[in-house]
Amino acid sequence: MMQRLARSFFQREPVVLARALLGQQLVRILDDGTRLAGLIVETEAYLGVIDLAAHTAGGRRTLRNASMWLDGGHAYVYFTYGMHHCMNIVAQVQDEPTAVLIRALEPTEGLTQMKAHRGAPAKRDRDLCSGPAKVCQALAIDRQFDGVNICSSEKLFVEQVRRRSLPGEAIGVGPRIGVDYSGEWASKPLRFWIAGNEHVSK
DNA sequence: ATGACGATTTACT
DNA sequence: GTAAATCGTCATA
Repeated sequence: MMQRLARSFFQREPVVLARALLGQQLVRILDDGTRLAGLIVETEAYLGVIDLAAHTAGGRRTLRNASMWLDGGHAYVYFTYGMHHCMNIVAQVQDEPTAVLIRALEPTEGLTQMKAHRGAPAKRDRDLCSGPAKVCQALAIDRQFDGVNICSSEKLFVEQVRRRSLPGEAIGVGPRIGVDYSGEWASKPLRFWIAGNEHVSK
């Protein structure tokens, strides 16, 4: 039986957490008991009040981003572009609003159900979870999960696949996607992926 | 009360 | 490569 990651795993600096999450398994249990899971293969770190690309830039604290201010190990799920959800895992501690965006998974369990959730555009397995909104659609994650404690939730959590973070040479690093509005923060190397993995977003 | 804008995806030229 | 889809949220007034 695979072990769930505990609070202390998440209470680290966002860059460290973004790297440590690579290769671990995100699990979603549907109400009918169906188990959906995938290995985390791509992440982005958001550094909090100083990070102009983060929703908490400048200390912004609103109804929408409130859960980013929770303790490490909570989910921050937001709705954007009028149609998409994206999921983050909060890092560090309460009132330190940093987080890691889950950008892509390599599906491992429940692929049939994921395909049903994703619909016609998901022609191949690599179309299922190769982008932050695709992950949420495939795993049926919406604002209902915003603020959920993933250290105790029965429906959404992370399982430990490996005890140590991947070695640096196995991790690709580059600028974050879709944050061109954030000036110099747009080019900082805060996106991480498993080098060579086919399920990373394009 | 109003308007501008997305931590995206998809389809189309 | 470009553009449409689509609406909750927040800043401004």
